[in-house]
Amino acid sequence: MYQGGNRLLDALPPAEIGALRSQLDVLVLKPHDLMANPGHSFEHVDFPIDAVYSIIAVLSNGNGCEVGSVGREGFVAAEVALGQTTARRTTVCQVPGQTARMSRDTFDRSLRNSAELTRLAQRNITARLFASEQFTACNLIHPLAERCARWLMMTRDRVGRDGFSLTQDFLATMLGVRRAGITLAAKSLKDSGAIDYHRGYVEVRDQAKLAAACCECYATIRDAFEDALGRVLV
Amino acid sequence: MYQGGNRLLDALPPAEIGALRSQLDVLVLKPHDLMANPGHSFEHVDFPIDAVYSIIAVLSNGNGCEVGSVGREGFVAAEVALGQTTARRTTVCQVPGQTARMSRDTFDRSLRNSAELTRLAQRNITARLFASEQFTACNLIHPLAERCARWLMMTRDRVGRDGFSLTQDFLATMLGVRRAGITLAAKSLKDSGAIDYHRGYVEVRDQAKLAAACCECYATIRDAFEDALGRVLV
DNA sequence: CGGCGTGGGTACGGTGCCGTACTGACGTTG
DNA sequence: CAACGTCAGTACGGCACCGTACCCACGCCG
Repeated sequence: MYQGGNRLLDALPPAEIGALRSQLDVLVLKPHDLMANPGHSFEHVDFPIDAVYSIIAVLSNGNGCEVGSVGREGFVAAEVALGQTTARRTTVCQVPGQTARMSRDTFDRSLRNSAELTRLAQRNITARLFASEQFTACNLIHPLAERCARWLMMTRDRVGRDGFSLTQDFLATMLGVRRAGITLAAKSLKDSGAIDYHRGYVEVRDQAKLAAACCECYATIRDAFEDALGRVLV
Repeated sequence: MYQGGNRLLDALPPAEIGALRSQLDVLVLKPHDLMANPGHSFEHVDFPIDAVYSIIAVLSNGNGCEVGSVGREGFVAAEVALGQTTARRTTVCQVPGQTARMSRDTFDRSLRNSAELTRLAQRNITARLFASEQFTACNLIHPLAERCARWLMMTRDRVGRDGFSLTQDFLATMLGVRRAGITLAAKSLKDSGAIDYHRGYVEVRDQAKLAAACCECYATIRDAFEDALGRVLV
């Protein structure tokens, strides 16, 4: 029984979220739990509360990198809202935590019954598209250190806490670079006092300093997702 | 008056395309004609016939790169179908040619009247999202020469011809690299007989050879767009 | 307490692409 | 046909990041 915590759901009018509450199961995700796998149907839709999912593009040589992430500002398996029933990307739990889950059937029905849910879902998808486009440019143009800071800030926003579990090795995979590269970037952020970390746990110590170390893409993408959550009074 | 040529429109049932035909103006685009500009409303929606549009992410330092392209397999200003009325990206004509244009109002009305148009539009958007995600990984992992070949093949498919106008300088901007890098990659493709070019005009000479020089992303993305055009019989 | 697995620091040669910049070839225009 | 603008070829130093590899520190477990 869902009690709040996902910002997209919480942006719904009270009457509509009331109707959905009983249809949502809250469960706890462990790191690397698999949500979707290319070629398999989406079985359900997840609205993270303080968990974060990564959407990963895996290339044929096994290499891959993160192409999107979803936390409490959105929902996983968003393609369902556009009528796509089969997953194309690997989606795994990146930061453990709670998520609210709904079956795909229930979600389809809810979309038909709630214009506002449909609107929020569609706007979230435009933000996801925008973010993915931004990453395309960012990966080409911005140095690793800035992308690394951006990733940490984005994840902090999504979990809604300053500390979370994360190994350098995992972050290297997400950013599609060597772990050694992350070690350097992370060390310089640690030395500056922006963050601290120890054996698989990171903590944001100085948010302003970390934000200053990010490339512009952090703010650009954050604004797009915030915009997608805004209520429009037509 | 639209007479065919855009694959998305032509996938509509005859009755529905018949109703739209008179609402579509066919016009000719010149290179670098601007379709959309960040912060401005979308005024109309374009269904390219043999023109190709580039969607470009421009960063604050003025640098930028292509994050998507649209030809006869889809439509420009796709975000309109998700209720977004303001453009976030620069969209310019990349390869000159014909396009079928509809006002945004007409498009909104058509979406409400045609379930099949809605479905095709939504599926096109999922393909665009998928492609953008693929570029994110591709830019990180694949060498320039393969990305260059991929871009040429994708553009060939979109214009539907083997020859089209293109300068190395423009391609360098699109891929977010130096022109000198393109010169090398293009020369090696020319030497192998895959392509030929001369003063701003490229011609694909051996399609199989060019496809073999592409990274896997070419086929992956092509399949996603083909899939989006497929009729589903429910 | 000793062993092992995991996480993090460091080193080093290699390379793909950058920034810049000069040159020549072609085509169009007056 | 001379001049200029556009397009392509080439060069070179620089650097960010790669691939690989080895080492150490911590913490869990028997």
